[in-house]
Amino acid sequence: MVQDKKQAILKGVLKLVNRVGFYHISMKMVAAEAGVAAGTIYLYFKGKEELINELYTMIVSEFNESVLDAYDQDSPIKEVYRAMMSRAVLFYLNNKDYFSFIEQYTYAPFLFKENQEQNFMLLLPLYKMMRAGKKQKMIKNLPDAVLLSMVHGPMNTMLKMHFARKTDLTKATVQNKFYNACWEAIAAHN
Amino acid sequence: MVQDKKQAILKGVLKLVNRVGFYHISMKMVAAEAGVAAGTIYLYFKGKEELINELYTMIVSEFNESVLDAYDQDSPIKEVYRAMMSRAVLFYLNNKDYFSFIEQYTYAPFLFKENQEQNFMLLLPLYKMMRAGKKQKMIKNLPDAVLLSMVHGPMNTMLKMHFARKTDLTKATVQNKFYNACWEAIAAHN
DNA sequence: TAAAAATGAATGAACGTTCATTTTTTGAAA
DNA sequence: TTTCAAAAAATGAACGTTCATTCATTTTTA
Repeated sequence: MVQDKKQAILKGVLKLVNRVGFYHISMKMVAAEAGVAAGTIYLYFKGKEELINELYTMIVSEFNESVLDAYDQDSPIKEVYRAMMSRAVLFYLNNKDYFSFIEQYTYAPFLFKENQEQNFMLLLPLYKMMRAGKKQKMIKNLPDAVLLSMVHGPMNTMLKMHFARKTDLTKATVQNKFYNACWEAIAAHN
Repeated sequence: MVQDKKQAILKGVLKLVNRVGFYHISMKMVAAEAGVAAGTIYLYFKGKEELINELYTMIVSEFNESVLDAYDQDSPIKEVYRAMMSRAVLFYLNNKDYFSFIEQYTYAPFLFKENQEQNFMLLLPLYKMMRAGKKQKMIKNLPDAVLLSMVHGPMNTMLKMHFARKTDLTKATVQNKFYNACWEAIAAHN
């Protein structure tokens, strides 16, 4: 019962991210969207900051669940790579509001207080895969940051362009072209 | 004389982007930073929205100047690519405040009114280079959006990590590894 | 001295948060 | 099962603060 209302409030924020944009969200709007009174929010969250931070934590754990369980120690690394990218892209395509929220949260005023370290937690699944690939000599022996940027960066930009309707991410393009192009950037060419 | 004050105000905003973050910038702060009174800003700009938008336009044109003049029709496309990437990365490394501003401007509330189209103007130099490369069969025949994301994305993520001190972008790494890795993502492998 | 530029206190709107009040839930007694 | 009072949950008007913007006044320029 208590959780129902808390979830309704969190979901309310998400809906508003798309409808009015991160920085126009007021507590009154959240209350209206969630079907509660303004004061009720403060029974479940200390304040706006905690509300936003909890939502972020929720999204991060959902994302990691979705992507990390594609990590099968025994599969060839290229397949792990493909599975992870696939899951990550699908996760955001199916949850535009998550993507928008994450993008904007990164630069939110709140962040500059304590959560700055959490900021790259979303990259941990990819990070793990990279290290395995380097050991197997399947992936270039480059600094982690370089490799990470080579798969996270394109995904991010693609999604941004897709959601801004600058391009259409068809399944075929993503699966047959995009993943391969990124792979060629990070793969060791022996 | 008039331009001095206008420039001082614009530069004031930029300084504040780094010091207090985009969303904590108030008109009073800008006035103090620029050494003028609050009301003075309104002699040069219609309001906060116009101020921010003019700053964006200023940065876009500076960026395009810096990067586009690396486009020499006669050079081999791989060299053009390298020169452009090099200029773009250098531009942002030397102007952290420009990078921060652009990143945050993209999702600013202002944007959702009219300037949304300008949003990918920064990518035009890269876009142009891609099309030439495709004609010469040096670059994969992929949709422009895919190619663009493959060079813009990594650069963006690298810079973000660099500025967040998650990695150190040494000149050597960038020049010897990063550019090549991105190139392999977009190059046609005949 | 007239015009132009600059000032900064005043204004009103918007926001996050609080808290006195109302509504709902609970569970023991009848 | 019904009753009812105490506890818990929910409400939303009110508060204090912050902010962008205005404009009567002052300062600078021509």
